Amino acid sequence: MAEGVRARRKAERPGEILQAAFEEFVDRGYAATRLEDVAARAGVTKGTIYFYFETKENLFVTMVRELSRPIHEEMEGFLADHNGTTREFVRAYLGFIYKVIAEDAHFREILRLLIAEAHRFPALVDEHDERCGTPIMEHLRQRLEEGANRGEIRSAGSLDYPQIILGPALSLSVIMLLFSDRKPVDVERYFEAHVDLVLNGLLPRNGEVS
Amino acid sequence: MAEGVRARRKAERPGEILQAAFEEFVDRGYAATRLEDVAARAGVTKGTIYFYFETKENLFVTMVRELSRPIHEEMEGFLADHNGTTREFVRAYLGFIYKVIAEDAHFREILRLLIAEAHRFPALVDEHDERCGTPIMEHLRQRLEEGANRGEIRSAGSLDYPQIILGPALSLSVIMLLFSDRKPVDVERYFEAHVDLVLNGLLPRNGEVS
DNA sequence: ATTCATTGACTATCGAGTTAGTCAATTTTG
DNA sequence: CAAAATTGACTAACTCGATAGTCAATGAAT
Repeated sequence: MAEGVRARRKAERPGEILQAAFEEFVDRGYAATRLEDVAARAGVTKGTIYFYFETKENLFVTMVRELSRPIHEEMEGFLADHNGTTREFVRAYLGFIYKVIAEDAHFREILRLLIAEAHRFPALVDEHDERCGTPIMEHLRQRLEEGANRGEIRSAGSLDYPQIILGPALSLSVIMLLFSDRKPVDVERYFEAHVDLVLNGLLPRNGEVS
Repeated sequence: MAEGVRARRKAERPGEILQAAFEEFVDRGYAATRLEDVAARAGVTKGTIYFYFETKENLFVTMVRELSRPIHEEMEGFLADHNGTTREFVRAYLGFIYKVIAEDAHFREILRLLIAEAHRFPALVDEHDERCGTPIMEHLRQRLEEGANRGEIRSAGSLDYPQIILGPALSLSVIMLLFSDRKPVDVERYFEAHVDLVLNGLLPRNGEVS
């Protein structure tokens, strides 16, 4: 029977260890993290980690993969759902992104780890990009292209680089990573300012009174 | 006499060690960097490092401080020099930023180290911000405010958050940090698309033919 | 002769990975 | 059903290579 105490423990342990590993890796970085501390945080001993994971590298890679999965799924879900004018779409999309950035420390911290360890784990960066980055960018690009074809937005050069449109949101992530809570940002205002810039630009619109 | 071989060596050693430290820290991150390797790269032995620097932490902090100084000075110099309409200023300023990002690996790699080690060295992040980040942002903000007062640009919310305007450039830095040369970007086109977005936005301009 | 930048051998510690052993949960047997 | 046998998640104590930091000795420059 798979209903025993053993089966349940075996099913839950890896996740518990992964969560503990996430917290330690985020605090200390890959190299400075001690597997003993991960074990202590998960309420086991170091040997148990090696029962479930081959090596420290393997633990790290698996952790990034598993903990970024829900974020990835949430994003794809949003893109699949949303309709409306391009203008509405851009606003809703950025709003969604800001919700993730501001509320989900996982997203930010995974980003930190990928940036910090990009040299040591290039394959992990690429894998993450192929699974999350590229498809989402491509999806956004397509939506914008359609909007341009319908004449709802200009066919600007930034349509080829969705990163440009999302850039200010990434900026906020980096600020939050650098300063934690030492430099609080009014995310709501920042978000509105971002949407306004992306839609209207800095130059005065015709007939607009500044 | 200050013209002896000793004096020259003593004057140059710290810089040589700092440069070697930069390269090793960038490749391996703070914790994984071995002082023996730094020494070897600088052409000395480990003891010599301890003759000039108290500890590994001290070496790291000094390195970030010293190697970010020229970037900082270059930026301040640019801001002090430049005049012209706000529109021209924005273009020139972004152009300058992109030159730094694209050509100066120091800038990007310092950013990587600050993000990676923000938890371990919060004071270093704050110091760096006070010396480089805040003044430059404030300077940019003022220029834009003046432009808005003169009616050259809209008084948009993003004027209060210059990070929003620079965000896409930071985006490019992060992309370059993550992918090194595995995902080359056409910086010239990216730059033009960025300037266009910031000035014109996505929505069609009155009387414009898409 | 003296100074002092530099060396390199040293210590002390740390931490990844290993392994023999434990004991509760399960399965088998009488 | 109860006792015995087996399993397997988990532990504790280990190895061993590595590395931050120290310091007495060196030898070139003055």
